[in-house]
Amino acid sequence: MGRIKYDKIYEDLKKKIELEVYGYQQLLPSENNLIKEYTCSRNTLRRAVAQLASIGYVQSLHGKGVCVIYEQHKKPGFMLGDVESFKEASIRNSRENKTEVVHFSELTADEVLSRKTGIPAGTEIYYIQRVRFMDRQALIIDHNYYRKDIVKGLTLEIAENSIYEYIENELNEKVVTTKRIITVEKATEDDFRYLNLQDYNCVAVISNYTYNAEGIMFEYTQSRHRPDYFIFFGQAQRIKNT
Amino acid sequence: MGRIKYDKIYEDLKKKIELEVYGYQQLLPSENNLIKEYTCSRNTLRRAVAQLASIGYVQSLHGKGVCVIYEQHKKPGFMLGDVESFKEASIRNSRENKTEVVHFSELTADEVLSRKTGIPAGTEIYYIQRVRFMDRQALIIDHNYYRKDIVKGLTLEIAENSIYEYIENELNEKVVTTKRIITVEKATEDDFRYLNLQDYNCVAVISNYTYNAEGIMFEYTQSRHRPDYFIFFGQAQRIKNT
DNA sequence: TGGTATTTGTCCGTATGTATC
DNA sequence: GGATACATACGGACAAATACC
Repeated sequence: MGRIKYDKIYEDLKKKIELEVYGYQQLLPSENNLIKEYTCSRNTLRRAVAQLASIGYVQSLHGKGVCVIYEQHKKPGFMLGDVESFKEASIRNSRENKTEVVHFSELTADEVLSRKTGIPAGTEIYYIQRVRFMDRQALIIDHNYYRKDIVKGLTLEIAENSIYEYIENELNEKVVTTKRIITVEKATEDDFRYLNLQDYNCVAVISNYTYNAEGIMFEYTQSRHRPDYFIFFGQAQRIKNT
Repeated sequence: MGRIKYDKIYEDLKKKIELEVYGYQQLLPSENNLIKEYTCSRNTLRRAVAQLASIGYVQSLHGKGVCVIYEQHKKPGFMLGDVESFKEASIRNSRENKTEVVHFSELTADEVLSRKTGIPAGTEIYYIQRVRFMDRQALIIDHNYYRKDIVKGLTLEIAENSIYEYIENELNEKVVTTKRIITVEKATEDDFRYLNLQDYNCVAVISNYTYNAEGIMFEYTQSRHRPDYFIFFGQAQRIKNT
């Protein structure tokens, strides 16, 4: 991590903010001072700061300085705002995690599936259903659809571990962009069977469309979450001045 | 809109992608060609392209080009991924909209409220409850908490229209950053009373923390959405290389 | 009220590295 | 190897907002 200069600066500032070296609602040192500290150019520093702003850690105030708006006690428990696998998120939160594959098949996309997933009809795909456990609680059901021509040689063993790891390390495919849609849906029979929904009759649904470094969509995943454990973090800057 | 050079270029490219001048999975013209076309520097162009990538329109492929991954038919019906008011979103989707204020009071934040909203205890605040209609359907209940020392002189009439417009145009406060948390919660009595929930027993909840140009949080809003009309769009790039 | 220094915002030009074809 | 294309990094110039005297 952080082989690149602006990324090192970003990581360093981020850590210092989290450790409250730079506290909430205080200003960072001025650009000129930070440039001296990191011996870098203005652009490089500004890029690092822009990244901090994009994750909601700081906010630039023209003519004044850069203000810290990160609050320690509001730290996300289970954050999904990044492109991050279930395994990665579990590890980051140091929770015990397990994945159980409940369905594994190969099929050809028809018109109906194509409209739902965006994968062209006629494409050969893997269809996998997985239940995700954290601390022995069934929290998520994943429905994964992978293009067979890109994600070659998927097996049940791989699906039980981390498909992301397989894609990135074995196949050397780079996951670059994920588009995401969040909705709330009525719980299905499968949802009731696998998740302990208590008296909830809905689930939180995240639909993911994942693109590789060639710019083609090779995965569609629908993650159905137990509502009481679901939380999603977003962050936005206002740009328009209409 | 678009008084600034990189913003004009961004808007122009965005429009061309939406009009499919540059179609899905095609490459944009190379940086050098676009630089000539817009007579701008490399940095300026790259900044515009970076913005397009951040909204999921394009994806850069090192050594190859910039690939369009925007798909016309998947355009969001009711998108809330930006910092955007209900009124703005309604207009953008050209729907009839109405806001009904069902509660308006002034109070002082106590410990309980402070923990929930992040507003310091002891602060004077406006508390407003509003029901949002679109096409005559009650879709959202908003619980707004505004700091009285910053959002001065709020009235019921303003709340019925758009508080954002008032803040930005009348008070000249700039809304800069919004942090957002999405959860699913059991429906309350109020939810059942105001929204037509049918047999859903949950609502989608968006909690907003809004910061002004001074870097201080002046608004907390909890928006409780009817599940069948709720949709949220996100977008993420993978950065880490661990 | 006004002038000056500080700080961030925009924009440009150039050099070098790295991936693809 | 060579051409093309994107990525990183540096340095400088001017504008705009703010703070201070």
